[in-house]
Formats: sequence, C-alpha cells, structure tokens
Amino acid sequence: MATRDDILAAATRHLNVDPRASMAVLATAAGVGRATLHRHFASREDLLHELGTRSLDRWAASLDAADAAGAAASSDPERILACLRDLLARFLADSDDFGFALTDSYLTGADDLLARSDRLVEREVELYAAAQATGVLRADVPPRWLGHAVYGLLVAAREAVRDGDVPRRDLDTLVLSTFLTGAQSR
Amino acid sequence: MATRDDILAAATRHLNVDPRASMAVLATAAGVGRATLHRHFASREDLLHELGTRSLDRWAASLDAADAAGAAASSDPERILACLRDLLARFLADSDDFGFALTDSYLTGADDLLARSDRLVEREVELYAAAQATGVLRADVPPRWLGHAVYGLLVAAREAVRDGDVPRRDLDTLVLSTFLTGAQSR
DNA sequence: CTCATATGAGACATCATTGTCTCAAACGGA
DNA sequence: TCCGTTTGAGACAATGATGTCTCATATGAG
Repeated sequence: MATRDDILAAATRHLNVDPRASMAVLATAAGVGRATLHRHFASREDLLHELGTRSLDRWAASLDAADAAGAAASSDPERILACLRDLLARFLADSDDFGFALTDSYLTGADDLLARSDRLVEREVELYAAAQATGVLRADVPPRWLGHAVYGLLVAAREAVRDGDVPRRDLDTLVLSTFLTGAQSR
Repeated sequence: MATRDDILAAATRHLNVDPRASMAVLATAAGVGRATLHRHFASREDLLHELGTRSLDRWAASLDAADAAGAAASSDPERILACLRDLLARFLADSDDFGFALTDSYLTGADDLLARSDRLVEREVELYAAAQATGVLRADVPPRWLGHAVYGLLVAAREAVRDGDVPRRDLDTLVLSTFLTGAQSR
C-alpha cells in the first residue's frame, strides 16, 4: 500500500526527469490509480505545493544541521569555513532529490513558498556576510551575490552529473573548490 | 505593421517574464492578432523552436566574435584569458535577451536544438581545455565542468539582477571574477 | 469469516489551449 | 481612387489535462 510519502517520493523522482508530467503520469509513476492520487492531493497545485514545502524543509534542515546561525555568530573564521564546506555538501545532497525545484517555474512563482524561500535566503546570507566580515570570503561583492553563485553552481552540478561530465562522488570537492577558489590556475 | 522579427522579439521579452505564456498571450504581447501569430508560426512548437534556434545563433555568434577557436589554437595564455573575459561578457549580454532559454524545459529537450547545443558546447570546451593546457585555468577538473560552471553562473547572474541584488552594470566584473578566482578572500 | 475501508478502473463534465477557417475592415502601392 | 494583400476578430472543432464521481474489488483488522 502506497503511503502519502511514497507518492511524494515517486513524484519527486519523476519530476526530476519530466518537470511537466501530468497527474496521470505521476499516478502511474507512483504505482497508484489517478483517483487515489487525487484523494491524497486535491489538485496538481496541492501536490506541487507540498513538494515545494518539503524542498524548503530540506533547505532549512541543512541550514540547521550545519548550524549556519551558530557559525555566523561565532566570528571564528575556521568554524565559518567548515560550516560553508558542510553546507555545500548538504545542499548538493538535497538537490539529488529536489533538484527539479531549483528551476521549476511553478515552484519559483508560488507566493507563500517564495516568501519562505526569501526568509531562508536571509538566513543563508547572514552566514555569507559573517564570512565576509571575518575575512573568509571576499568582501568586495554583495553577500547576496554569493548566495546566487552557490545556487548557480548547484544548477551546474546537477547538469554536470546528469550529462555524465562529472561523477557524483566528485561533486562535493568540485563545487566547493570552484566556489571558493574559482577556475583560474594557481 | 509587426514583422516576424518584431513578434519574435516581443515573444522573447515576454517569455523571460512568463515562460509558459500561451499563444494568445504572446500574440497580445506582440500587439498582433492570434490568427496573425499563427500565420507566422504554424504551431507553438514552431515559435519556440525558432526562438531556440536564435538563442543558439547568438551563442555561436559570441563564440565567433570572441574568436574562441583562434584563441584556443594560439596557445597564448594572455590571449586565451582575454578571450574568456570577452566571452563571458558576451554570454551575459546574450542572456539579457535569451535568459529564459537557459532553463526552459522545452528548449532543453528538443532533439535537434540539443544536438546543435552539444556541438557548441564542444567548441566552448575546446577553449577551456586550451586554457587548462596553457595554465590559464586549473587543470584538475574536467574541462566540461568549467562549461557547466559558466552556465550556472549565468543562471545565477540572471536571478541576481532580477532580484535586484546586483546592478546589471556590475555583472561582467562580478561573474568574471567569481568564475576565475571564486568567492574566497585573498 | 465479516465488515469497514481503501483502492483501481473508468465514465464524466469542465476547462484552457491549440490550430483552422471565414469574413469584414484596414492598408498600401499603382 | 482602386484593387490586391494583410490584418484582427471571432467562430469552430479537437485535444489533453483536470477534478469529481461511481462501483466493483481487494485488503486488513477484529
């Protein structure tokens, strides 16, 4: 018997392949009748909204697990750098599951999700700002840009693995070093 | 009288705001009747395909204008670096217009566009490989990853300007320096 | 075993979009 | 001015997706 979570998991998996899959397709992907799918989620929007919420949950959980707030408040460069390291690896793991949410045009357009996303960005940016203040990250760019850069690299990482250009196991190191030190030879 | 190019321009502009706009909406945006729109483009797919083609044209034109092939063949580090600089600025200008094409799920899924896109990636990657061979870019990562990283930063740049976090005029410098030297303090 | 519950299959109406077609009006060059 | 061409508005059928509903069946707890 497929639980609500099973359905969400199957939908997530499938939407990563085809972000525009219909309810019928998603039902099949979950091994469930279309009627049953609608019993769990009144509308497609409901389903997407729930997935969006879960992806934001994961994002928030990663910020918590890495203790971004604690690191930001610590003013300890080494702790902040370690936190950034940890955070990036967690984000990469999150996008293994919710990668499609990075660019989905519904999710990035739903008002309440957007509002919550803004608050998470705020939390993340506090870490970047602290990193800048303690000399860990360069201070000559807006801290929000660093957030965007990380986001962009997550999109890039997803594509790179998808295209088979980078093995998944190399991603953490690759993304971290690209983010921190860039592509130039040293 | 709206020419075909006018319509394409209006559609491009509008799709950057709403990537899922219907033919009716796109017709209105172009100041043209829906029937007229269909006289120019038999189907929505035709329209999208044409836009995809044009965005690839721009991409190719930027590779040409920056003479990526010439720089790659030159084995001259300074020329290669200048070429990268030039290329990034051109890509940013291109995504001012065709930014939506970066993440649109139709465009990134059409077979012939995809094939042509692959060939352009190939050309671009030759430059990255040459940059690695001449010590301009780090050689400890797959050259294709550098292509993905640039792509990701373009997506990030688009969002950053869209969100008002970075003024457009700062983008060239910001993206270039982030790509080359990363976010770490030096 | 029995019964309450959950399920799958399918019928159904609805809706938005698409693509075609017609026609009257506007336009533009000769 | 006149006439051929292009246009916009709207009607139209077709399509695919959505959401609701029914009913027969399967399942699982007691």
